[in-house]
Amino acid sequence: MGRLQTFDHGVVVQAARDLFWNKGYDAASLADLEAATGLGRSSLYHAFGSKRGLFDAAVTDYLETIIRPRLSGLRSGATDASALLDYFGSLARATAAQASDSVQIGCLLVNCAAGLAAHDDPSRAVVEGYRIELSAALRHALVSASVAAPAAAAAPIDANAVLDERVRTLASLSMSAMLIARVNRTEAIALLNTASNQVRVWFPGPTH
Amino acid sequence: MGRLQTFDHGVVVQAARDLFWNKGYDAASLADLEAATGLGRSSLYHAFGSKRGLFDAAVTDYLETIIRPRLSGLRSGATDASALLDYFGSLARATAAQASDSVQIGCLLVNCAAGLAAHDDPSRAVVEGYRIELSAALRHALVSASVAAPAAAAAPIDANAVLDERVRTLASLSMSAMLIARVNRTEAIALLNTASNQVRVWFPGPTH
DNA sequence: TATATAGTAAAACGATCGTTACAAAACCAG
DNA sequence: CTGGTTTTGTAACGATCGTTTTACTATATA
Repeated sequence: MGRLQTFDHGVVVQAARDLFWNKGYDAASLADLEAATGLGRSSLYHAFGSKRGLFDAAVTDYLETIIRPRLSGLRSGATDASALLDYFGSLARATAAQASDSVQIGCLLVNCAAGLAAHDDPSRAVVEGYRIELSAALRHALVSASVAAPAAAAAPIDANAVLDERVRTLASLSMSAMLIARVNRTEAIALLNTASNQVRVWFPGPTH
Repeated sequence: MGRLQTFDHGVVVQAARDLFWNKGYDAASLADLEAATGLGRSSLYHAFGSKRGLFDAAVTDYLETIIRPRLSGLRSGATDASALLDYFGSLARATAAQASDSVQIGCLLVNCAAGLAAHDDPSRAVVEGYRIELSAALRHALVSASVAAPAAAAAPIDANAVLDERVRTLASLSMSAMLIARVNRTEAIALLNTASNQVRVWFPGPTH
């Protein structure tokens, strides 16, 4: 054995994550990463191998720290529509609470992936994986809500097709809200509120 | 007077536009632009001043050549829901027709702006202007369709709020389809078809 | 304490970036 | 044909990029 690490691996990754989140992959230079993490190039390269390696660690941390906690409520939350309302409500509140100079605006994947996923297959796979995970979580919450409040009127002709449409609509509102969060924050919040309203239309009841 | 330009200004701008569309702003180097346009640095800088000047010209051309023609059908099209169905249908068909190696995948603004709009106010203004224009066009088409097919059942409690929600839903589906077009093209098409289906639900009738 | 191992610091690397300078070539007006 | 203006070709510029190298320091183990 030799000398021990003097820095906290997780803290460094999160500092880098916020920088990528804020500036994007290309615009975040190694000098910026040194300043943000407090580490020198040597330590960064020794610990992560490359700028891309650090970015990958940042993305992994983002998924585990930011995304999955948000989605967990959809998977294991209440069995009525409140899980969906909580999801969009907390997302809207988080977007509203961010200062305009916050480093965490929008979605790290949306901000960076649009640039990287164009010609980088690994990045594309990460973004697609996120989309699938989001859609699956929304779908789960939607079926839970449907079980709690069975079809309002006539039996749906093709319940599965309706479900697909609803999943896409909600996923679309989530993604586009993240996309324009850095351009027009109030509109991003309005999009998330639109999602909540749509849920209330689908599942009227005493929940709200 | 002196020597005349030997190249077609519009052709050069469109070649640059396709390159930016495909690779993004940062990743499109001047060497790439030389190759794509067939011009040397001298000519490019003489005609456009800088890389950014060429990009701005490309964005302007994109709005006038690609975006506005698409939106014009929403503003001056049929007075029923078919204008909306045409819009999403042609967008879906265009997305489906693109080869996976096409240089025109997704939306130039979505692909580039996510990177630039973060810390560049002019870019942010362009993106926000596009969003406003898209929303206005969708709103116009929605009110036209509503006039043609007056409220199906009971009078809407707040017709304006309903309209806002519908505009946001359709704009969201358009934008998110462009966002993930380079990640999963079939899902992008599915999002656009979801928009069409939603329109059909709102405006049932003999149009379809 | 000796030694091997691992973290840190500093500097320089080669490559690429957007931009500019300079001069030759091409053309219109007189 | 000539003067003046504009376009184009070539080359170099300075800056910045991510990466690598080299040397040095610190610490756990034996």
